[in-house]
Amino acid sequence: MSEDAASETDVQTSEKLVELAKRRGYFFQSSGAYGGVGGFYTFGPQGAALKGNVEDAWRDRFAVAEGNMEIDAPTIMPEPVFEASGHLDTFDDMLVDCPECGESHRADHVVEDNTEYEDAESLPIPEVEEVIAEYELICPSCSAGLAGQAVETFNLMFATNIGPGDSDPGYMRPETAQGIFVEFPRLKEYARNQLPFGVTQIGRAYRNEISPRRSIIRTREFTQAELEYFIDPEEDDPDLESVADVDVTLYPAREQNTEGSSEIETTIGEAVEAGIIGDEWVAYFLGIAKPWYESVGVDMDRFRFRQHLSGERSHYAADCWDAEGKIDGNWIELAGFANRTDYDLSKHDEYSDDRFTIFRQYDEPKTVERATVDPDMSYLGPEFGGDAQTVVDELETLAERDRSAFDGETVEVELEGETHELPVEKTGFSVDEETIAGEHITPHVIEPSFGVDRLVYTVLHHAYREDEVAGEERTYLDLEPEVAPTFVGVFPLQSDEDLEAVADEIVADLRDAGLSVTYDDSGNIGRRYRRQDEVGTPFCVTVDYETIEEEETTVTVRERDTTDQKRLPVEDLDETLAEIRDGDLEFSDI
RNA sequence: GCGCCGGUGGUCUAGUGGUAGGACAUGAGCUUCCCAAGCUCAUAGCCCGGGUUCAAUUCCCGGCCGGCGCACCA
Repeated sequence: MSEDAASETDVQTSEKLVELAKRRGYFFQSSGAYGGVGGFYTFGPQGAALKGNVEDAWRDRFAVAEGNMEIDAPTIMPEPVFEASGHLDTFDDMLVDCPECGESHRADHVVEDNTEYEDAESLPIPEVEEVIAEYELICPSCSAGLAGQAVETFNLMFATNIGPGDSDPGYMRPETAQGIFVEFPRLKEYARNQLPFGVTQIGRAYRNEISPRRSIIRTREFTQAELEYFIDPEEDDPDLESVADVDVTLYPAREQNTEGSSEIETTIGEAVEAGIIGDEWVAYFLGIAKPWYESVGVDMDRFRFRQHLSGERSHYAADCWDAEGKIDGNWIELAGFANRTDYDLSKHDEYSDDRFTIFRQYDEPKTVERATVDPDMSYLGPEFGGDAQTVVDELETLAERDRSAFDGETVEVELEGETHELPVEKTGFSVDEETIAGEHITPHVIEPSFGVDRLVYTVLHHAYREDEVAGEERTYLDLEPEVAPTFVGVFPLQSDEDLEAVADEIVADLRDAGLSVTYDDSGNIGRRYRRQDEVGTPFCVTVDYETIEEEETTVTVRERDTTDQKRLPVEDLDETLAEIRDGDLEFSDI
């Protein structure tokens, strides 16, 4: 797929952002004192606050506002869970290195592409090595022979042992989703066995990436916010009307495969109508995700939904769309919206001891006639000896298949090629009416899965601004008040006990009002404004001599983006600021 | 995992076979000071290991970490 070339300014933005993130405490590489580890990042004070606010915003929208329930499952689960989920097999790559050019190739792909083997992935390693030698397979890059090269497996899951010894292997979950699926039998009870219902989880997931890249965007430990929405595929429909008018930028598979085609601007309603989004449930969640992304500060000019190409779909997904954000001219995945159908629940149903189904009651109980047998064993036993049970099985099958066989005085039963006749009265044959209230079905799962770290990065990147104030260059983060780590900075204009005393009081008042406040009395006032600009604090309050000299106690409130200032009474400062934060009041309207 | 490039205070960076200089930031103080002001002082650095050498931050090898490309991203 062709991508826009990364523009120079964007690259610079990215570099500056990473530098700012380190310097100001948004995020930085972990364990730096020990040389650092690849793919692990620590969110500093600002970053942790921002991330927490983003998670809260997600929780409000996808758990609370949708009436879904949130859980918090362990990050380590035993091996059988991942046998069932398929991660043990499909997360396992076979790699073979070329002795000449050093290229690393998927051994299973090399085998499948050049032999009649179709599912090389399922072959044991020694056998794959044998096949490579036997067919004298060559390196796809430089054509050097690969025979004799070791095939190594690499599973992207972090392995560990549960308890002492290594008899009980476990893995760090590679997606939070499994923690939800595994607990389905209990979760459905909490949902009172009623579909549809949704379960969310915000938590860490782990993938031992071969090559972590691009700072926080591809790490080995990351945070996901996932919703597993369980539906009855035949009965449940989403409230599409509520999102029909949401404008979206879509990049369907067809456009991706067509030279010269690009994204299309449409609405959720029209896209469903036109069959562009095939799954209405996926469409619904795209419809609520878009405005949510906008609300936390993703630039909608650098945002789109892209449909997965058939080849890149997961082993479970029927149709899949990604939310993507543009960074440095490249699109990165922010979320995946997949209809996982009944894949996960069926697998866990099959592999575990529990039932991963829901009882669907019919509108009207169905009455069916059922032919059954209840053979007289005191007759069959002596008559057939050790074959008696086989005869019973045959009778049961026959009753279901062809009840007319029991119409006469006797019934014929096939036993090891021989036909036996026995009296119908000894079979206990009867046709009864049975009432069936419903059936057990395996729900389908719609999964919106959000990457939190990548979103935080995107929000920061899209918020990065440079401008000029009074002839001086300025860097600031145009963060939404809802997610900004700090909402207001409070300063005494200069070092002065009287000013500091008033400022201290204001800090206490604002914190009482539930606002996130920082206090700073160090250095020139302009420098303090710039410090707050750089971490994206929307407002600053300054206590000056007018505050303590005039009759009415007032302070200046300064807005980050415009640097405009207004003089406001201290008395209702907390209420005014809270209104602004909650979006009920505009600074410019005060 | 492979290839190329790189790693110097908190951040950015100069430089060197004889252990380092700047800028910004940070802290203390002075200047009645609303947009990175000035002055004084202070804190703080050559990624790790091995080799060559009298001497290595510098040269060589290996590792770790980062950026980019390939592969990978269920």
